[in-house]
Amino acid sequence: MTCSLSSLCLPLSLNLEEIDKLDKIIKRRQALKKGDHLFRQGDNFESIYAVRSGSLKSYIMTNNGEEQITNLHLPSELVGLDSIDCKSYPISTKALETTSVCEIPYSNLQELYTKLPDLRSQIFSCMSKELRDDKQMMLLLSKKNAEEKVASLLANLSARFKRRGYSPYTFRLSMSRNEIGSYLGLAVETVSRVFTRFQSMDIIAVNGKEIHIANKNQLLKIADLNDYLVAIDKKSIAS
Amino acid sequence: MTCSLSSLCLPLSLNLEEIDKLDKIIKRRQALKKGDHLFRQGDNFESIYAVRSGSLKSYIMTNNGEEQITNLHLPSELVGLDSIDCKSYPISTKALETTSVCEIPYSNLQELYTKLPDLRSQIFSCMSKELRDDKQMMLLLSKKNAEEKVASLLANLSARFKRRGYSPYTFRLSMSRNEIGSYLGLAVETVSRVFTRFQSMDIIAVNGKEIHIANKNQLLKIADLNDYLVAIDKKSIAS
DNA sequence: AAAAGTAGTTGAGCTATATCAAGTTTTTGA
DNA sequence: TCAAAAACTTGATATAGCTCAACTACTTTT
Repeated sequence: MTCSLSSLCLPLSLNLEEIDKLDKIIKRRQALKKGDHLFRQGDNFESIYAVRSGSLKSYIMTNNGEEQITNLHLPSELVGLDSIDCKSYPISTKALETTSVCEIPYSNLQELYTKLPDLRSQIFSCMSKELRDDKQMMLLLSKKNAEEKVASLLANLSARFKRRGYSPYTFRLSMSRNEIGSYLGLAVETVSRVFTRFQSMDIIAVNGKEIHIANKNQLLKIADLNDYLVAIDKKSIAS
Repeated sequence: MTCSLSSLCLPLSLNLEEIDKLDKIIKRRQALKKGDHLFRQGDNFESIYAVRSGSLKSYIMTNNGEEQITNLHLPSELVGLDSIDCKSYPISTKALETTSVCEIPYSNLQELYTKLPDLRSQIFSCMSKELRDDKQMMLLLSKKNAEEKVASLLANLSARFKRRGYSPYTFRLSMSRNEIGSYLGLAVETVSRVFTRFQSMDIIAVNGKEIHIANKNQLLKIADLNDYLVAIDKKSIAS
């Protein structure tokens, strides 16, 4: 019944008693089906979540009904850190496929911060990392062209899959072309065209949502507009 | 010699003894001149900072030498929250004008978290807010056009000045047109043209870096692509 | 106070990507 | 398993904003 958060999402050095304290507050939620909301903008904020399996997108709706995806959440990642001082969630989060999550009621988590300083540090660390990722996303959105954006996304996904023990070369996109466009600030058609172009350049092989990275170096070269974060990705997916 | 952080940057309900504990770890840094770095990407991370007066920009450099501004820091705001689990700063931060800051050595701050849970919550809250601001920035960068971007920036600055007791209608931009472009993902020329257009529409009056907002409603209307954050701004600068 | 540099503005033309349109493939669900 | 809908692809065209260029107005230096 434990979520094994301690090893997967929050790699902590806790003793058994401490792990037990943490596990006690964690609830297992029923699996979400594709399209189900984990929460909607405006819902009362009570909990943060850790993704166990599947994937989620967080998004804001603009007045004219367009959706801006702000996060793609994969297993072991935390959802809702941007809400912890709000009465209600400022964004919506929905499942991209069948997805299971652990629910961590935030008031309970908060009570543990004093007793478990390592846990507290870990949450600080997750938030700080999300801030860094956001800055990279801003760079991507404002300075990269369509090819660089798509290459960056694929390199980033590859690194994240690798970190969790999956192949960095072959994986399945849980986002539609439309959602990729929304995430990267591109029209669907442009995403589609870049995929076609990358295929004809033998950089990737695409079959619907299945992606195979055929030429990692070339992909990284295209993605590589800035030194810092891509350097991390490079290490992560280096053969 | 105190930074009065307790009232300005971190509105806490601490008793005198607690305030004293916090003040003890805070160092006053010598004022930075325009263009001075507070820290550079790669410098050892030791401290976060609170802006006392003036303003700073945080930025990433791309491989081809372009700079992406990721934050504009005004007085009472914290700098460096995206670095707290890093050995070295992942970005650079430099003064846009003569600027004074308080230095808060992070290891000392961390030691206070257990004794002062309110302080800890306050830092969590600042990070969470920065995450929300980042998501709004992503929306701006990927969905807004040039006019909406500039209007959003002006509305946002207006709200931030108002919150600190300054006029929400007349203020001075500390960023150059070039920096505004870098921040908003626009070319300098486009920023300049939008300023000219807004002037001819009598929405603002511009004199170099001095801005006067002449038609707040119109400005908000143009900025207003999404409900959530602009709603906050609206309240803040509503006459 | 002149000179030299830097920042800002304005215009003209170009280009990357959006938009529109039409077709194809995949998914869904009755 | 077939029909309808949704997702994806490809082509043609439009356009917002970029780039290049020239000019003007500040700032800084000496």
